[in-house]
Amino acid sequence: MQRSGRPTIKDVAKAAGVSPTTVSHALNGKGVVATETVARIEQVASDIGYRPSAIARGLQNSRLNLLALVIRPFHSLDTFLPEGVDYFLRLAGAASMTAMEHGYSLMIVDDPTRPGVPLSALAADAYIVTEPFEHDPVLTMLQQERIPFVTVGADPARRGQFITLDEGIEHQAGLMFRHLEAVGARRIALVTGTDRNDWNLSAHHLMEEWSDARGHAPLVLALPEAAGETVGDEVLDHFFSGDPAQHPDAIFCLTGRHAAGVTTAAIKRGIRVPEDLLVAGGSGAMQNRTSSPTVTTLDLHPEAVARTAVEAAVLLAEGRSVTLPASSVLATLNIRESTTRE
Amino acid sequence: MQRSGRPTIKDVAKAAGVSPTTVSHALNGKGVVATETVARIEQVASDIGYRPSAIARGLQNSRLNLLALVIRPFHSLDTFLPEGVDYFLRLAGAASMTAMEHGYSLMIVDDPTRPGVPLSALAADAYIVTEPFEHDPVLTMLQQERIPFVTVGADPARRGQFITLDEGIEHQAGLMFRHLEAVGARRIALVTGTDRNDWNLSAHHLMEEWSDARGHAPLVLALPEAAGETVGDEVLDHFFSGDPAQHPDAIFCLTGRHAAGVTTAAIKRGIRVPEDLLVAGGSGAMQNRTSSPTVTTLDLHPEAVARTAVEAAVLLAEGRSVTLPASSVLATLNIRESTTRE
DNA sequence: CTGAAAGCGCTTACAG
DNA sequence: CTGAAAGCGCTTACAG
Repeated sequence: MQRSGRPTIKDVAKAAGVSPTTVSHALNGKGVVATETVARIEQVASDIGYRPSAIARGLQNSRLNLLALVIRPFHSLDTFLPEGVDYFLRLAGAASMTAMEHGYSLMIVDDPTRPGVPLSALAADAYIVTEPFEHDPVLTMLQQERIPFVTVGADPARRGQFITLDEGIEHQAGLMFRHLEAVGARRIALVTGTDRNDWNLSAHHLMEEWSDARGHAPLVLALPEAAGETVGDEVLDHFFSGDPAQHPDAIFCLTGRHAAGVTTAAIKRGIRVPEDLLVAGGSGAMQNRTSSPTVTTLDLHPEAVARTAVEAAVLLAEGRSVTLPASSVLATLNIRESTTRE
Repeated sequence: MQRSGRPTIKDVAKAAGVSPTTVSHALNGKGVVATETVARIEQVASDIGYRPSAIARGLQNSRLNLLALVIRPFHSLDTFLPEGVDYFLRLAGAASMTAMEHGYSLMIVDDPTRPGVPLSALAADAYIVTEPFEHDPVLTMLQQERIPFVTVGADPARRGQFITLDEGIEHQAGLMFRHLEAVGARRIALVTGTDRNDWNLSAHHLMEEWSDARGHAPLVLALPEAAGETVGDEVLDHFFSGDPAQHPDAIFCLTGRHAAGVTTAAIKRGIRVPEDLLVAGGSGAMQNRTSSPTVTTLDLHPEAVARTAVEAAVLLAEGRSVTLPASSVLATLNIRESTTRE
């Protein structure tokens, strides 16, 4: 009923005095159609405002030219898009643009395994799932349904089983560890989030190796991502109680907002940053650029990640195979005041 | 070919020993089907992993349960999602969640009037267009194609012609003008963006009325949104040259990043904020919360705007009529250091 | 070079 | 209560 006024291919055929088949051929450049017939059909089509139905066309090959982006961490963040958490938003925006460039639209989909999700949420040609959890049910479902997908960050429990854009957390965190050591850190503490994703788990793992190699116990604390800046005191209480010989001289928080909170709390306690304590953040939050002192973070280049992931998803959607290089997008350091001593 | 393995309604019918019609009836609760037949069909369907095709279903009523969000200002911002510009991102995220709650997915679509856009970008059941430009071609096209849409902010040249969520810019800007006056401003200058949308144009208009009423010439400057913080010096040069009697004692920048730039530039020149000059921002950017001094901004409540807009779009998608109240979402003030004197 | 026919996976009158 | 038939708007062999 709805929009029933829209002209169909039949209307074009009638107006041009040809068959629907010929219209289809002409408009899609398939088959062989007389040049002037093509011209006439195109004229008529544009005159009556014909536009092919994406749905009808999609029914043929069950493809809609639609990609879906599933941002898993949204489920642990109390608000869908917490203020100042740039990473996922830059990712979503860039993904949407890249998709368009390739002739695809992009939907942002909440957890598609929830009962009662709209059918459309499962109608995408391919999915991009960022930071899946351990044994992520979304991946399991996608696999079962034979819907192609790319993962950004591995499912920690099923490493190597899916097509994954692995940002190389070892590289990323290692970059920061080395930087901290270079500016004088002897004992680095790590604050991760509590989501069981590759980012948190692998960084934790790397910290253990790092500490082992240096002959001391790893200093690690996991705190909810959603707590944001409020974790400052808890972090300091945790690391600065007990044996002073075990106190860290650098704290690396994977979550930018945690780093912001730690910096503020430290200063309030008279711990100078960076003189007494180095502080750094993982995925940078906006706060880290404007706080006083500004806080060193990693730049994970979400735009580049998005581009790579979307391009892989497009290939999958078109039934082609994809192999992603080990680390396609290398993180870089944004060195700021919180780790600059001189 | 693709995904050809997916079971169809025929497979269910065959396996359950009934006709496709009956399967359809049973699964959709239409018609009259024996209770036990329904049970059997449901069992079989879940056994073989049947899931109805959104596309095939969409072909019936040309509805996909898909909404599209068009964020117009993206075209004037140099990067798709400039850092710290929270407003549109919060809007997009909230819209996506609200859509899901109503059984819809949401795609983020770039300009759908560009040649060569994916067909899918035009396959949405209804559109939400935020901050349309004057004579916006997107609205013209949507109207021509008879695709239902809601506008967030009016098309300044076609006010009242479309279904619009009018946030009441008069109210919003007025709120800030009154606040500035209450804390001592005698002469308020306004910095708008250069996009010809309702937000910029109406605020300008309001400023003229406001100045008229007070018997002096309006101080207004329009600068590109995309310039961000870099506009600081230009703004100060502009307003603080010439007759000192005409210098403003408050500057209200509609764009939060402009306000951030003005604050920094003022302090660098030895103009104290807020003592000598009050500064405020329109749509708050993250920077304004963490800068020193922190900057007073409006909170436009994008989440609430998104909710209202999506709910209206859903009604339109379902062929129902909608009337939006004049101002559904009222802005509030976030008063911070830049306008706090005592 | 052009078109009749079948089919994509569903739904919806309608007949039994 | 159940199912055969037509149709949604297109595309794609295939025949002429």
